[in-house]
Amino acid sequence: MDDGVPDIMDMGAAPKTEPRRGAQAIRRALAVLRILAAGRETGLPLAEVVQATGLTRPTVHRIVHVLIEEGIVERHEKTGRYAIGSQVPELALARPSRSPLLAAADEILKRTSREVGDTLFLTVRTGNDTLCVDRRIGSFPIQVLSIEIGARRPLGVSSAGVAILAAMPAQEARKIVAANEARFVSYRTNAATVLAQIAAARRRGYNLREVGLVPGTKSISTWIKTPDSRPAAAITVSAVRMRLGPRREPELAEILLDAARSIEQKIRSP
Amino acid sequence: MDDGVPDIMDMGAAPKTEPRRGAQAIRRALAVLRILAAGRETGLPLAEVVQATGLTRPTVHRIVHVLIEEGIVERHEKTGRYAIGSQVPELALARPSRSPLLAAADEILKRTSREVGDTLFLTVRTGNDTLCVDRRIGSFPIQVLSIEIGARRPLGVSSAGVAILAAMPAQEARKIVAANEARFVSYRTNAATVLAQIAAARRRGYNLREVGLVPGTKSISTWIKTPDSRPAAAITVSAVRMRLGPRREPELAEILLDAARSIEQKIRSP
DNA sequence: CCGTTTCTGTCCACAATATGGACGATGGGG
DNA sequence: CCCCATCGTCCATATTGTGGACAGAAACGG
Repeated sequence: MDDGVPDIMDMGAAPKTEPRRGAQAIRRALAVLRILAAGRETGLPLAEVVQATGLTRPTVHRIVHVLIEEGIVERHEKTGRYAIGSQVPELALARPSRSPLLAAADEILKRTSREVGDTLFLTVRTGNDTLCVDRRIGSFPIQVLSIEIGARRPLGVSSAGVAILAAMPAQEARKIVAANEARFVSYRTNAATVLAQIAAARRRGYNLREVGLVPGTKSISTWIKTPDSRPAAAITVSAVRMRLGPRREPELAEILLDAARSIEQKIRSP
Repeated sequence: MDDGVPDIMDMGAAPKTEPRRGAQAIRRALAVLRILAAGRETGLPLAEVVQATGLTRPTVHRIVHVLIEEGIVERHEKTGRYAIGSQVPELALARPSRSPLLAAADEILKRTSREVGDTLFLTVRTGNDTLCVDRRIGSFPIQVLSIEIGARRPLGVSSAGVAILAAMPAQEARKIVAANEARFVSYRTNAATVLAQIAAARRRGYNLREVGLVPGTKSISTWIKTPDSRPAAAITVSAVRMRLGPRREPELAEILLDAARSIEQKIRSP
């Protein structure tokens, strides 16, 4: 009845069986929560949630305030911004601490980090978002620390997001990009640009971003697939431009591709 | 407009302003989630969720399956039990890692643990539940490890839960006990018993449990209050019966009371 | 100081949505 | 094979959520 995905690694809502309908209110509440999660500790103003979810303001308002009463969302006294509440980590305690992916990646990331000397990021897909779940700082004295663990952005915005999209069937990727279109505006990009980047990454075998969030930086991302060959994560290296010249770029890409393959391996045989 | 609680420490839904109504579906979904959280990794069968929430089976079924589609709940392939899904910890990453309470308690727990030699638990209140958030193993060779971090039970069931209830206004405690009544049956207790224990703890100044979850063990719990003097947590020591004889019991209680006071202090002045 | 803009919060008539009683399916045990 | 326990589904009903329109509050700026 249900889909029978092996599901060794976890990922967002399985996009296989979607047809069940109803429960609109609950779905909307979750959509709001996921948007709020992108706001981290500082949170987001109501209007931004409205814009990102595409819901009407009264609806978002009602949802957010119910969630506050339930302790799932908090409102910052001063700023009036809404953010994920303290009860969410409490619910999360019900699960074992480290996911299989994180466990598998730990050793390999450490090794790779020593090898490259620049900052590495491990980013997973969760629903239509990317989520940074691990970061390793390298030995080179200039490090790009733009992203923190927990950072959450729409798939397609970050280098890792493009890589993950490039690794999935074109049609599925297009669907996700379309779904995220409303949220792209806050990140000063749009669907067409993202689709072009995806195509380029697919051709190249990895994603190369010439201009990172911080000007003067570049990054490379490779994707990691689950045993059923669905992309679930990406490894990214970020460095100042001078560290990613035409000679070093393909070298680094090769190292990241190796690391990705090793992690894929390790997930198959625990 | 909103309640103006200082809220240095976090706790469950603030029981001050409850009147807002509506959003039944969302509230019910959250109730289901909280029950599922008590099931930890192994999860719970549907029937148990029905029993604990007091909702009808079709309703719980629908809610649970929507949450599965959304990745918030998982269903274990073999057992068919429902459990908190992988997306919950992902949402939790949006928050800073350690709560003020945990930070304040860390040092003091370490010291106290060395002093007593038996297992210590730090348990918070979250809504109508208790949640074990820290555990320190002592040096004595026999340790009671009945409870793990993340364990979640209705307020009133555990020693810590009784302590927390004893520290709040009698009327509020009664209300919570009543709300949890349906869930007590699974833990082989009932409202009358719990209320008696609360009264005894209130008289004594701390809670003493003669028979713990594991036969042959005893435990003592003291409560921790927030600056606005609402109970938010409890410290518990659990030990085999011989370690908690009539001489040592009051000594230990005094040590725990000290520790609780120290933590309260530290929260006030960070 | 007082328009003006941009937020957030509230109301309420309407209908889409969630609800739960009843029935059906599944599967393990005796 | 039948029984009992558990899970899943249907569908008529009215309860619940919805969003357009309005109102208040705070930031802006001339």
